[in-house]
Amino acid sequence: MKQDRKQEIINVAAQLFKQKGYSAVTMRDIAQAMDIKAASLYNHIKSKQEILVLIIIEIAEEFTNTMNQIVSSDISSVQKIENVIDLHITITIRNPEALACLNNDWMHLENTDLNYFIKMRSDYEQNFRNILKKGIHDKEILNLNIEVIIFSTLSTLRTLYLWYNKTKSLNEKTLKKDLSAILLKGII
Amino acid sequence: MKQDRKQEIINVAAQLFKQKGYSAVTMRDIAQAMDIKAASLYNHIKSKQEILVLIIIEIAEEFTNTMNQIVSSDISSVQKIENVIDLHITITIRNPEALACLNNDWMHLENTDLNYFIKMRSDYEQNFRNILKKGIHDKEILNLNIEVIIFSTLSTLRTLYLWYNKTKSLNEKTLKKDLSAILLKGII
DNA sequence: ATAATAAACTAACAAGTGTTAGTTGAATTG
DNA sequence: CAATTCAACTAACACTTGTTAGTTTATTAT
Repeated sequence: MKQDRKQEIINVAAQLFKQKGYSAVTMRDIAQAMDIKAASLYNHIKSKQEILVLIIIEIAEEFTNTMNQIVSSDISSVQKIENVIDLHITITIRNPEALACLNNDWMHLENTDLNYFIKMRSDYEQNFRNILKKGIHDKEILNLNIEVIIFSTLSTLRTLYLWYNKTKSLNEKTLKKDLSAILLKGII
Repeated sequence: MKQDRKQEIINVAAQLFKQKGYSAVTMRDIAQAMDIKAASLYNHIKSKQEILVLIIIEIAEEFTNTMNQIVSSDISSVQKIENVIDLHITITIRNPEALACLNNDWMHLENTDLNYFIKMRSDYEQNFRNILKKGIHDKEILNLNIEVIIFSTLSTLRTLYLWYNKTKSLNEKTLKKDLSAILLKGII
């Protein structure tokens, strides 16, 4: 099936992009990893750029959609934050390569794809900010500088792909519990 | 002075590397940003690779040296962690471009430089791990999964360069206080 | 069996890459 | 003033880049 081969290209590319970054990976690198010639890739994909778009945008939309569900759900602010933590862990474990790519190579998207991504990312952060604001207002969350909270929490969640292999001894459920505990209640 | 011009190249390059990554920045890009031709850069530097080495290794050594001082100082484990947080914030504020480069482009170092960097990084993490171990043993720190603590704390500190501009309203002292509080005591 | 399609191939392209050689004018030093 | 050094330049190199064109081979559908 044509679609299978295309997905295979995307998976191989994502793995290479994770290792060296989009710009340092050549079409010949991707081809070699699949034991074919670079030109053959073009039977399945339109361009190198298309590979990047397919890796990043799908994941970004999944974050966006799930965040929208969380925001509009009828639960406490702390529970919403726990759901956001869940979301990052789940997606990262399922596809760490795509996460690496999204984090490191989004700036190599072009034109409308780049704008679309940036819009999704800033909306995502705004939604998280609003959750925290309500949580602080309702005294569920400590009244600390809100940007520092967003920054410290999201950087941990966004770079989980770097660490997931090292903490693999933990299963997904334990990681969610322990990471939630640390992010919410600290370490002392 | 020759050294000034060399440093200027390094600074301009670091800024471009931060934006697009080492591989996506060409010698012509760097030259253009300085209003000279690419060939002229070679009056001052040996190669593109040398620029990368100079940006990364100096900062890495500063982290290594200061961490060694912290480890061997006669203070509590929590105070040591606070000093590590201080270290990251201080260096990031002084040179966010180099920090971005160190975080994103270290894998493009070559041969002995790459090995040297990897060694310093793993020693650094081991030192941090040992601080936490003693802290847990002395009941200063909660007995949580140690790898998750290392991961969540270091990812926040290492990606501070991404956020520093947005939290610029905060001065350095306040950032240190608030970030320490969040990392140590959580947000609820 | 024949025709059509899928997916690989070879060969080549135009543009861009890091880098070197040799040159030139300005600034500095004796 | 003469000699030297500095730091820019032009021109070019060998190689790599993403991509296209045209072809071949194996599989699938009629």
